[in-house]
Parts: sequence; structure tokens; C-alpha cells
Amino acid sequence: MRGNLFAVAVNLVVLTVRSDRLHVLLIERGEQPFLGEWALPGGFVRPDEDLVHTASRRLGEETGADTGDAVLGHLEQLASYAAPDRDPRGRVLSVGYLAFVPDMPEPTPGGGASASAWFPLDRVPALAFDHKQILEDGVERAKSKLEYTTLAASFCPSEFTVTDLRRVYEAVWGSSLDPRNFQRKVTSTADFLVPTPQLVTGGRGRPPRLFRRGPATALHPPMLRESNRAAERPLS
Amino acid sequence: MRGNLFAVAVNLVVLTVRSDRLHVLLIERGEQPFLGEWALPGGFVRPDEDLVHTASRRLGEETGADTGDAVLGHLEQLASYAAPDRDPRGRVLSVGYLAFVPDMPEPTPGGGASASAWFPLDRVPALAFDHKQILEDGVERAKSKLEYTTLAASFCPSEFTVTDLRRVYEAVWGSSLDPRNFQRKVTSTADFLVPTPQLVTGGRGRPPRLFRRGPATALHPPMLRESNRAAERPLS
DNA sequence: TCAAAAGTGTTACAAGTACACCCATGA
DNA sequence: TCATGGGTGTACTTGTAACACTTTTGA
Repeated sequence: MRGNLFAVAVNLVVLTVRSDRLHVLLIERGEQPFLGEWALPGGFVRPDEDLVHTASRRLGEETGADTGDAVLGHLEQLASYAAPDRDPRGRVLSVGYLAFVPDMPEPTPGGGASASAWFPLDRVPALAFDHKQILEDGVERAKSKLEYTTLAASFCPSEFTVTDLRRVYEAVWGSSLDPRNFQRKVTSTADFLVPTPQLVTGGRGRPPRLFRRGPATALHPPMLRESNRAAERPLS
Repeated sequence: MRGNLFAVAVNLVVLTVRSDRLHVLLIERGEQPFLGEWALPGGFVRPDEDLVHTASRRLGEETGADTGDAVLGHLEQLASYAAPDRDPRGRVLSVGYLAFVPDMPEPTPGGGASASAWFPLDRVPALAFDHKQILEDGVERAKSKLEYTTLAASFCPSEFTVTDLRRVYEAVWGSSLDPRNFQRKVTSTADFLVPTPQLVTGGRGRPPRLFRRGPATALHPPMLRESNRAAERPLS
């Protein structure tokens, strides 16, 4: 076997929707290199540890929730990054992971971080290493995954309304969707949403019904974003 | 930096269409471990070499064509595999790459291989390491990429007929498509196919026109495979 | 002139878009 | 009772499926 060895790290693009905007979890580095700069959470893969185990462990440490195995949330491999000069310490390969989590309290930093916080995607600071690229790849993957899977529900708590789900799509895609057609589309897709007997009272209009995730994973036919069809209609 | 280091390899899922069937390029290992068994072509990443450079270099060595940079063919990263026990020599992370190449002459083995050959996908022997998994992931990725991109043309030579292109879809998906509707679909997608003035004579029927690839990369709306439509209409 | 493959036209149907309209609640 | 958001009905439009039909060649 060749002698050129790599350190292998995992970096997480953890996305959530807060206040109708897509946010990413960033940590402030508590050690060299890039001490004090913002970066994606991550860590080195331990001996005898599989990649997804490292990712799920670090995700739990940063968010407090065990989102890797739980019903809520979603974790998948994104891509690997190994440019020879991407880390000043030497040859480090980073495997990017993409995570969707429901909105949760402020994070508690772990794993070599001095602070951590949720950033809206249009307010992301300069990032250490090549993490800007990893983040962009993750966001692009997230946008297209919503088109042909039911993963948007991974951003929601265990029970949610159709409007909650629509706001996830609008936040991730940055465009607005027709509430009436959206309602019909998601409620008529078999096994996507399971209705509960409960309605949410206290809001302004007619109380919406609460749903749970169904067993469906794919959306056929897909939900199309604006950009696929015609000129984009910005949200705001 | 931690002391647990990995060797990093690249493994290629090289697909092509020969005789209307999807084939994968396999090598017979010329060294330990798994000496004499079939495996995906690959190799270790050299110092100062980026992942895609390793992949493109090894692809060129195995096929004789420089398909990574050329107009013909396609090369993309697939996923990384790093189970602790996947290689008996120690901790080895393998980055899978997926390549589409036009049909070409028999390959010449390189890089630690004693032989290499194209195998139809339904005649693939047992594979070394976890290469069966990598191959399955690559084939599944290929199938879905044909749905929403123009990459099917990467399997064709620089000039090809609509029927050539249709046979690519049929070989990869393992299903047959209506030649008349397929014709309309691909010729009416802007910038997918650029007509040349030439017709192919010598065949049995009306001579088909030759096309080149256009600049389009995405297919909107996507080309749907049978399985997508059948799955969505179960027992009513 | 016949068989075969390329390519066009047409009808039927499925799905998405746009929007009118009704429902159920809080203020 | 009005404003607000949830939810349904429906005409219009786009795209696919199925298939009849014409075109252009070799045998």
C-alpha cells in the first residue's frame, strides 16, 4: 500500500428553517488553523468509525438531538473534497454530509468550537477552508431533493400543517407557491401526509389540520420549482 | 491533527453501451489482496493530486481515451466508502467516480490489473472489496441522471442518430421507448441535439439524420422512465 | 413493389396553473 | 360582520401516450 496518507474529516451542512428563512449551523473555530473564524461543524473520523457514524455523532453533539437515527430529520452523504492545499496542516480529505433538522433551540457548541449559531443563508460570513463550496453544494442538493422526494417534512416537527410544509419549500427555494395548488398536490400524493384528528386553534383564520409524515419517500410526479418552468418570482 | 490516517483510493464505475446493452469496465486484480478476482478499476490518490485528477488519469489509462477533459464522455463523483473493514490492508477510504464513455475497442489493462474487460450488467461476476455496492450506486445514479439531464449523449460518438440515442436510454433503463414520441421529445428540447446536413445511408429503411450534442445540460421537463409512472398508479 | 426504419399528425388523457369561491375561526 | 387563512371546485393549458400515417431507402 502506498505511503501517502490522509487525515479524513467529516463536515456537516446542517440546514433548518427558522422564521420562514433557510438557516445553516456554523461554529466558530476554537483552535488552529483558522482560529476564531466561522466554519461548518465537523470532526475527524475515529479509528473503527464509519463515515455516517462520525457525521451522526457530531450532529448530535452540535444540535443536542440524535437526528441521525431518529424519525425526525435527515442525514445523507454529499461529496468528498480533497484538494491538496485545502488544509494548511497537510493532506486532509473531508466528506461533506447534508442534514435537515426541525427548528430547535440555540445550539450548544461542541467538538473544538468556541461558539455556534444559526445563520440565514443570505447572511453567511466568510468561511474557513473550502467550506463555502461545501455549503453551496449542500444547498443546491437540498433544493433539488425537495423536488422529487418527501424530505421537506424532515424540516418539520412530528406534527405540522400543510402551510408549515409549504413554508419549508418557499424558504429553501426562495420563491412563493400557490397555497391552494400546493395543498392539493401534497394531500393527494399517496402516503406523503397522514392526517391527525387535531386542528390548530388560536390562529387568525380557519384552523388548519395537523398531519404526520407518511411512509412515502419519493414524489411522482415531482414538485417543480419556478426556475424550472419560467422566470423566477422572488418571495419577499 | 489526529493520528488516525487513511489511504485514499479512487474507484471508477465506467459504463458504456455495446450491442444495445449496458456494460461496465472491470479489471482482474494482479496483486494482493483479492489477487485474481474482478474489481472496479481504480488506484491510490498521489501526493499533490486532486480526486478528479486521479479518476481522470486512471480512466485514461484503462480506456486509452482522455475522457475526463474531452467533449465526449462524462465523469462525476459518486460517493465515498470507508467502512473500517472494507480493505484487509488497513483503513482505506475509496471515492467512487461514475464515468460514461462511448463504445470503444477492447480495453488495455493498466494500474495493477492483469486483465480488463467489458461486462454486461447482468453478467457481472463477484467483485472484490465493497465494489458491488459502488457499482449498484453508480448504475442507480446513471439511471436517474438520464431522466433529467442530457448526459445520455455522453454514451454516443460525436455524431449519432436519434435511434442511437434512444438505444442508450433503453439499454440503461432496461425498458423500451416509443420511437416516435422519443423522436419528438428530444428534437423539440432546445439545444439538446444539433442537426448536421448528413444522413446515414446503407441501412434498411429511410436514412436517419446525424446529430451532434448541443449545449443543453438539463432536460425540462424530464424524460420519465416506466417505473416512475407505473409506481404512481397502483391498484386504485 | 414490398419491407423496414425515419419522421409527422392527431386524438385522448394526465397533470399543472390560475383563480373563483366556500369554510371556520378570532377580533 | 369583517378580515384572515384553510380548503375545494373548475376552466385553461401544457405535456405525454398511443397510434395512424407519410417518407425514403435497400432488397
